[in-house]
Amino acid sequence: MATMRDVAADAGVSPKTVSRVLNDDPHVSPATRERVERSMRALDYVPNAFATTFRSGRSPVVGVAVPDIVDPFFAAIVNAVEEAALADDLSTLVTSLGHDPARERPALESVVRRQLSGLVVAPTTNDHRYLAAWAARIPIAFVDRAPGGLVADAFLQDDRGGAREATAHLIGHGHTRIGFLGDALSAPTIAARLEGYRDALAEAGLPFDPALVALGAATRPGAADALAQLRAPELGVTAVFSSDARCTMAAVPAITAHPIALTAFGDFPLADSLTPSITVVAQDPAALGRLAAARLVERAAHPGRRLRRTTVLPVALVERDSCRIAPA
Amino acid sequence: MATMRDVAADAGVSPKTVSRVLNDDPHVSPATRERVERSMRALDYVPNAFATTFRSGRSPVVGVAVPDIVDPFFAAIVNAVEEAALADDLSTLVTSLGHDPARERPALESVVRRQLSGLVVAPTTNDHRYLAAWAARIPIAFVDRAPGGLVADAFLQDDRGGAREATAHLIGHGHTRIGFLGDALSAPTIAARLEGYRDALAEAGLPFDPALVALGAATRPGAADALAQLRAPELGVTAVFSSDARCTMAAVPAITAHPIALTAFGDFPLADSLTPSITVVAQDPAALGRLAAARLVERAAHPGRRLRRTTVLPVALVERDSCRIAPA
DNA sequence: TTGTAAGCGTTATCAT
DNA sequence: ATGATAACGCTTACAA
Repeated sequence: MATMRDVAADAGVSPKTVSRVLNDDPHVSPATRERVERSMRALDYVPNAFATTFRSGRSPVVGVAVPDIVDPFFAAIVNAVEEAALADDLSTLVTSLGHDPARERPALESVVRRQLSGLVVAPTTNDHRYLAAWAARIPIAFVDRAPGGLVADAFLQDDRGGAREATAHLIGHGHTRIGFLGDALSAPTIAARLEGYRDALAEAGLPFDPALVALGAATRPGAADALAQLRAPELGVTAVFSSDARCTMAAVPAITAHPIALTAFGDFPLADSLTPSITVVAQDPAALGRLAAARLVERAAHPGRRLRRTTVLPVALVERDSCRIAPA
Repeated sequence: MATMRDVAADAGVSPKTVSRVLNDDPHVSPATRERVERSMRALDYVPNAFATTFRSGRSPVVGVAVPDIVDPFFAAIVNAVEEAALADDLSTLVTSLGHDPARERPALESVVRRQLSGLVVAPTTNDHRYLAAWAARIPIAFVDRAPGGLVADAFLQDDRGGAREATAHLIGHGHTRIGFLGDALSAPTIAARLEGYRDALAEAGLPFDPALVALGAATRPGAADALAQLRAPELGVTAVFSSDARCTMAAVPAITAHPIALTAFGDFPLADSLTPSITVVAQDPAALGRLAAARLVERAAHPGRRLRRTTVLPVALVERDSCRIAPA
């Protein structure tokens, strides 16, 4: 592998001149430039990205960490980040955090150790103080969930408002006993959506009944159990608000087998083609990723600039059939 | 940011000793080790990954390039590669190639330039001679599709056999006029599946009718058009074999609206919950990714070793409802 | 067991 | 316009 020295020797110039040619420094005579370029071609010279990176102390790579890349919501975020990064000649280092909060810290620390140009993270924990030291050195943008104990850019969706709207929509269809389906309230997004659900009930003058909150629905068996629990006749539940696309997808077999009025937070592929098709509050994961990546680039370019740290994207109710199932 | 020198100074030893402690070199007295470790902690020392990487000339990163990370099939591959890489302390650099073959070469070259430890690629083109120079330096493993014009490890599925089986299954249900739904035959996987489809017809003594091959079905409108074309009464088509999960998903609205007997290559989320549920030939993308990543590691460890270059994984027919729709 | 010196390939600084 | 030199942080070879 030819190095800059080899090229310099071949062209009869100093390495620095080769470097200048490489970096389009105007202070090179056309003749010299020509000669150097010829040597580069002759020797099949490719600059060693490591050396450059090493010298500059930062690699042209943005990290993106999400709980689960197979989840279409997070895949869309990753995809958007990658596309945006590409436009700035940055590669994308992807890390799956898994759904176990304990894995987040080691995973992120090992990523951030690579001194990348920035990091987009959809976190699984609520405490990010351990990132403070890193956040001082590289831009970190949170998506989907806000950082905990750390001031950083965050791009979120209107969890509470969306949940309120989805729940109110069911109330508008005449339901008064509405179940809440979710995974775990430890996730701030889910907690916020529970608040929105309660908001809608309160606005309609309906009582909040903790017995109607069914959790652990992130897997098919879990969702089936949770739904079965909500269907207990003595609860009188006639409709369900699913707080999370992962839970909704897990609940699909149970829903299609025994339909019940449903609205759900988060759209997902084929939600419109199920029987019944699922009414959802649609988020925009691509926008989340795009904005976060753009912010990293902006922070890198203008370190001092003051920018609104938190951006909340609106969500949109997409009305399909599942909300129209009449109270039994 | 503290460097090795700082730690050395603080501990009153030479940088080399710090290096030894870091690398678990046994030739360090416990007392010295102890002192160095204390200094490392005190100074919050984190080794500079660049310097290490630079010195060793290879970064602990595997690249993985797929057409589209939002496609659950490729997401599963990426996920499997990442998991396998993690086990070997490797990070994962993800690149989406897009479905435009022209983008493959520049995208892969820019990835491979980063001198990573290996590359897993699900290619979009059929000619990979441009990778020959790189393949000589780092292990490259192809998944889903074989390399063209290049000898490299490949992990594939039984496209032809799977398509044969899916088509034969429809024939077994009494269909004799079976449409072939696909995107483009330029993809070797799809071409192989067309062969399998023809194999099944031939085995059953049925003629192959090119009019029953409907392409361009990778998008919803495209799939709807292709299906409409196949439904033309004069063709007498009573069943369809969809050659690709992306096309099948795109065709879902048209299928659920007007059911027709169907088997499809490639499982996808919720295929079992649609009405009708879709009978598929299931691939194992996670196995593809896992095997490919393992192969990279193995190649790195044993450069000379002779290994079977091509591995073809079996596929499995998952019988659901869509194949049972009777000929009209 | 520990240290010294040199160098990985590039670029910044300061000369010329 | 071009070059000499040093430096980035670490590791390898060789000493001590």
